[in-house]
Amino acid sequence: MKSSARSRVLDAATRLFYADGVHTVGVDRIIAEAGVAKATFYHHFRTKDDLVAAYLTDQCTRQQQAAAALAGGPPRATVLAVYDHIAEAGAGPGFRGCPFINAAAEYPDPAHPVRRAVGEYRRWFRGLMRDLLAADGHPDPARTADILLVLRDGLVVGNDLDDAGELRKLTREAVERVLTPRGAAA
Amino acid sequence: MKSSARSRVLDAATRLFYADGVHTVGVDRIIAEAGVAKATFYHHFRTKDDLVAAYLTDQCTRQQQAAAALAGGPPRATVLAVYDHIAEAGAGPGFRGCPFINAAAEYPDPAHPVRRAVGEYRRWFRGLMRDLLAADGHPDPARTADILLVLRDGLVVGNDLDDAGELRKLTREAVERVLTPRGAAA
DNA sequence: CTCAGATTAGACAGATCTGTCTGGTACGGT
DNA sequence: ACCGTACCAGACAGATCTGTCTAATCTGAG
Repeated sequence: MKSSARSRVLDAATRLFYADGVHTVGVDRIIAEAGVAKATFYHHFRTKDDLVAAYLTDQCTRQQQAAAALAGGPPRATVLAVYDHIAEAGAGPGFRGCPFINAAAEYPDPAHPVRRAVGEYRRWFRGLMRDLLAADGHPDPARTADILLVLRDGLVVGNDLDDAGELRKLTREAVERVLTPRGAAA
Repeated sequence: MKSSARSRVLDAATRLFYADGVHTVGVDRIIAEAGVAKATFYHHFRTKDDLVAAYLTDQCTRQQQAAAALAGGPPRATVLAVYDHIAEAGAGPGFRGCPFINAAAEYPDPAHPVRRAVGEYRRWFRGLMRDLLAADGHPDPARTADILLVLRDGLVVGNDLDDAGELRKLTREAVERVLTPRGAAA
């Protein structure tokens, strides 16, 4: 075990930050949940904000791994699988929206490391969609990828704030509408 | 002047909450900005959370007024005008996303008054879209209104986190794609 | 074995937070 | 003239926050 204390802290922080928000969760609560001394916490993370940024970059790599696990089939199927996954996760228990969007709501400064981590995730997702659409021969991959990101954001927000079960039923329809350029035949 | 102190507090709170988030803005800062004594603050608002809820319900009525100002023409034109307005506001200076989504990120409990205020806004917006689509003779108003709400959320989030100027260019296209049911001719 | 680094519990400083309270001033209706 | 209400300035209590520090213990590599 290279550094189990650090990962215990990151695990606890992930759980608490996602469930309750960043500013409402104090360092004391994190170290209590992680079973770690305060000095150990500040040994691994210079400040609390460093931990928040680490939390987000960790979430980013996890999402990337999840997306990689969904790939393998034809590109269009991968796109649909990603949004099926969003709909499923959004209806699951403990869903609290998007960790990046939620964190960004608490960090107004676009230059802050937390916001930079958010931007990194978004660039990755947009690029992934663009590449998949291009591989699928979509006539307008860049534009459509942008709209797909908009759709993703709306879905994760809606799955948190509205009835996720209802949203789940029309996710596929929404994706297909977005994938179809106006004036183009199906 | 019925109660100028109260509105000064609400104005200051609106500005600060929206720009910096709810939990980061303290009561002391609000009353300083509003030029109001602390006792006056607690005379008008029982707790800080009451003020947060008041902030959101106020935002809701303002959005309703803004929407009413956009109406008047044919229903479909009103829908498009609403999204044009979203794109414009999102590209304006000081845009920080959706006050409701941002506040919800800081209030996990769905039963909390703040979250209830958020839900009220969302029900209104969804109903407005549904009615407009129905009046326009859209074949699937309820479903499409749900997707329009998803689109709205994605747009306001994207206008905050990404390049709002770029998003503005494709907002109209996104709306039109969403308005077009799959398998239907334009 | 030895020694450096990781970890522990917890006190501590200094700031900030919400909400209460005191005490006094200004004003408007009756 | 009187009284209730709004408003003011600011102290205060009690909790909580981040980050530092002490001092001791555990552990693993050389």
